[in-house]
Amino acid sequence: MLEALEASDGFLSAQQLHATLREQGQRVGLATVYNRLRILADTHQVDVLRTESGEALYRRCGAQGHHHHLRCRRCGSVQEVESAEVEAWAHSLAKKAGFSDISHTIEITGLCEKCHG
Amino acid sequence: MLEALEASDGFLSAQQLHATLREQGQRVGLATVYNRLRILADTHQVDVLRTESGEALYRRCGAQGHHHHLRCRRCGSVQEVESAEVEAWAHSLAKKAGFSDISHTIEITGLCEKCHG
DNA sequence: CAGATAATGAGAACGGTTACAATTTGGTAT
DNA sequence: ATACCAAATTGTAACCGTTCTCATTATCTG
Repeated sequence: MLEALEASDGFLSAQQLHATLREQGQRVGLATVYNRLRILADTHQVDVLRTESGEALYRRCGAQGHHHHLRCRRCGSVQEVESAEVEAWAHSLAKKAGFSDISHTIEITGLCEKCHG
Repeated sequence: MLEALEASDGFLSAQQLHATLREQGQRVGLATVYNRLRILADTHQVDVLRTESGEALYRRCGAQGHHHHLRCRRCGSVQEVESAEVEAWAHSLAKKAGFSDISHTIEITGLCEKCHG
């Protein structure tokens, strides 16, 4: 299952992943896909993000640590993104406001070169 | 309805808002709340974000332009946040990657001073 | 091989959201 | 006032992604 996620260059929904596995001939139930994805997400082996419509998308990321994504709204292709400055900014800002247990998410979206037009 | 949203200092779900309006004695249908919220969101009169569980939360923001939020995971209280540097970073990064029609979201979450402990 | 344990998966249930059709509301012309 | 029309509103049913249930199947262990 992780292989199928890695094979895809973008984020997949649980149902897309299920369909993909089925097409490959694997007899796997949708419930199992959801269960395993949840475990993988809980253990930070895959990244999760939410579509505008509320759907959950999953991806096996190359980068191990904390990072963010630049994603094409049309084709779904994804690049990983990092910036120590921005990390520091987010953290110090929250700290100044008295927050603890700080985390953050950053999503940059747009139309990639291929999809533009 | 906008008043009810403004009265709340944090984000409200559509259903919470509906309940609030009902408690105030207004006879309003859930469908209407959803409809009007959608219109308000489409016209950028309210901000929308998605819970981890996929639920949509709405807020009438003080700041008019583009901005982000620092939010307490426990009590839901929200502060508005801006940073020209981060805006520029996100935009130039996407542009360098060949992206157009660029947008981004940043959410910083944690436990606020009151809720910490 | 037997028995216990965990993983699996088809289908039901669930919760937030949207679509639909009927009703109400508000305005305008008669 | 009254009749008429268009837009807004509303309860309910449908929808869709996700989670739960629990019978079945696979995997360990001795």
